[in-house]
Amino acid sequence: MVTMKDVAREAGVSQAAVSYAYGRPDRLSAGIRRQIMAAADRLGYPGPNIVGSSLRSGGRTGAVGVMLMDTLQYAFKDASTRSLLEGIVRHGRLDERCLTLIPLSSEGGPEGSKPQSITHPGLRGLVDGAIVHSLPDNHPALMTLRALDTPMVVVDAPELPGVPFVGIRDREAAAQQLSHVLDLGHTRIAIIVERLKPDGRKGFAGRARWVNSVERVVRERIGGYETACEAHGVDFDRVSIIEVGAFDPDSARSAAGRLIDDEAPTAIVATSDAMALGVLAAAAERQLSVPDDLSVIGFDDAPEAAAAGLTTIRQPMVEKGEIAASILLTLLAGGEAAGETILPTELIVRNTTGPPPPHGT
Amino acid sequence: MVTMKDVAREAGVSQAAVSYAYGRPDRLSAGIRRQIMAAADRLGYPGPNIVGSSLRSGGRTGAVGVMLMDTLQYAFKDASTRSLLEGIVRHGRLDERCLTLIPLSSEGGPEGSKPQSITHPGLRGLVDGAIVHSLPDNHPALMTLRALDTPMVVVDAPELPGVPFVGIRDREAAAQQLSHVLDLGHTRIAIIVERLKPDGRKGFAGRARWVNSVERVVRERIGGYETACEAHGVDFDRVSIIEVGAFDPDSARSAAGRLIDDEAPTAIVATSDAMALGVLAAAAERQLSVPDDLSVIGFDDAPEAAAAGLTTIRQPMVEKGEIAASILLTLLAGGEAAGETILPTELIVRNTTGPPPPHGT
DNA sequence: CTGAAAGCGCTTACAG
DNA sequence: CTGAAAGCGCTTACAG
Repeated sequence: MVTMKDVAREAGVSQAAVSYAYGRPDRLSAGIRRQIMAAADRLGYPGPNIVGSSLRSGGRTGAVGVMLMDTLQYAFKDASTRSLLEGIVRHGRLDERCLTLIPLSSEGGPEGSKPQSITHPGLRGLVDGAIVHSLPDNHPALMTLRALDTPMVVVDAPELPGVPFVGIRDREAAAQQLSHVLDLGHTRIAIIVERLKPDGRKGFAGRARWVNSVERVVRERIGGYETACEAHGVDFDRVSIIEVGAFDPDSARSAAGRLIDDEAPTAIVATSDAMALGVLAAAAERQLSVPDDLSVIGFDDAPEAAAAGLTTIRQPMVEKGEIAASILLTLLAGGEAAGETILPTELIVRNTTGPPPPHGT
Repeated sequence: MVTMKDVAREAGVSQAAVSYAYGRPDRLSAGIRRQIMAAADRLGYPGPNIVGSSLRSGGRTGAVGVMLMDTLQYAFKDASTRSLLEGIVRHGRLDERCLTLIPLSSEGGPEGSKPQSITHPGLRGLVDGAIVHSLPDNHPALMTLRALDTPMVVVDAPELPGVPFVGIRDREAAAQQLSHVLDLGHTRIAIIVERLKPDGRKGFAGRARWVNSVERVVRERIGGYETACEAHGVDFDRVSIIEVGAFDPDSARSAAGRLIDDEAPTAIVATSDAMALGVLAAAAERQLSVPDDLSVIGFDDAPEAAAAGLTTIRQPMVEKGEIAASILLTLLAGGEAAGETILPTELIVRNTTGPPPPHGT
């Protein structure tokens, strides 16, 4: 590998002079500087090695991290995560940096790592700052980022004192979502949710499970559902919650099938469009007509939702990413950042919700 | 920031012992090791700082780079790039690492960087290896990666001696694409291409421009078109090539409009599905019926192609990514890698191609 | 089985 | 305006 020492020898100057040529050009005469740059070009020297310079000068690597739950494969499948990334990269200044995707297991180490105390390389000084997306409360990575003094901004979850937050009013948006079907007259309602805890469990879930969920978003959302039911005089204990244990429509389809077969709800409320799409598939398998036999409402307004004519709650994921990136870069530039940015949501009524069937099926 | 020295003090051992606890556990008694790990836990120490360890031990950072042309924003918009990334992350072992996206301008530096000789941070020792996607021949980043001895694998372009390559037979696939419309009887054919050179030019392009293109894929593809025309006795000089200068369907729409208005071709051959979708939009604007008035064929078989009923050439982008990731990880593990992996392509006939109109419009 | 010391590539006070 | 030297956090021969 070609280093500053090589360039210095080639240019006939000291190694420090080469460093100045890149970092403090004013300290060198223009002639010397040109001579050094010419030597660097001849040798194919790409500029100061980031690892060396970062170590010396307190850790700026030029990389910005995005901390994602689960595997990268999942992240790229998930519409919300994709939109978030799309928004993050809209911030053009990121093109001068590296965007480092860091998939975090629930323990914070690399998937399948042996020693408990070793964490993901992404948590060991490789990034200058981090955008954290939907991590469980108290995820070990959060403590690590704190211990490393890594500037960060959180999108959606968790809420951390002193850390800029970008999100929506999950509780109110969920209440609005459920109210839509309540207003249409539904009373036999079920909820389908991706997961309440990252422990692989699936199937019907009781109150204790969501109340104690470590995932802020789902806890708030279901809290909102409860509020909406109470406001409409519907007993929330009679509203089933089924947990899919995964994030893709296919898994949702089988869970939704079970829900339909067991409980024959007239409306199913999903915590994402992916889940709602699974419900639609399950309904189609059973020759149920939507919305005549079954109403379905999603959440996100992902690109697929419009094509499917899905009624949903729109949340601005792309904007979340864009704002998070902008806050993080402000932080990295030494600026002050807004403590909390709450974006608006909106009910989008399309073709999958309507009044319940006359006799309740 | 908490360092090894802090952990050593906390555990009452030397700093070297802490290093051994992580890197050479066999050199320590189990008791001492446990004592050190406990101290690390108490302090929130995430394991050896990557920057320090990388500097000392010859540069392994745990990050894998993906070198992308243009901005990240564009990369996330482009269906091929998205599929490539999707494939890359299928290789689950990447979840133990960081996936670092590195957007390269045509000069190799950060967008808008001043000093000519300073290159993107991603090219200065931050990644252990790189997947290079569709870079122009002789892009400076390639020389840099060589100078840094960074293991790499190239997807699509350029072809580099001694560097593993993953791609398709672009020339043959393009010939098959054009032959499809020739076989249908078209003779008034035009070609719409994203860009021949990254110099911002757009509009009709002459032979010299594509023959000398520094982009391997487009050079091969158009070479294939020429071969197909010759084989069918069609004079390739009478086939117009229009350059969009961008990669999105919207830009393609206006270029295609110009093409249709000026030349009234009966078939338009596009080098990507995104371009073909733009052609479809331009045809719709002009009330042209596809394929009755105009045949359109794309390339890629991107997810949008099926929905649009687009006839196209399928190329396995996801597999390219998966294979490239697997080759790179093999290289990083010190293994041998295949020199060249050529994946199959396939003509997918849908609803946008048919015989030319009886009187040639 | 453990510790002291050198050095990876760099930046930056400090001295000339 | 330029150079010699210290030290960032770590690993690894080497000595005890």
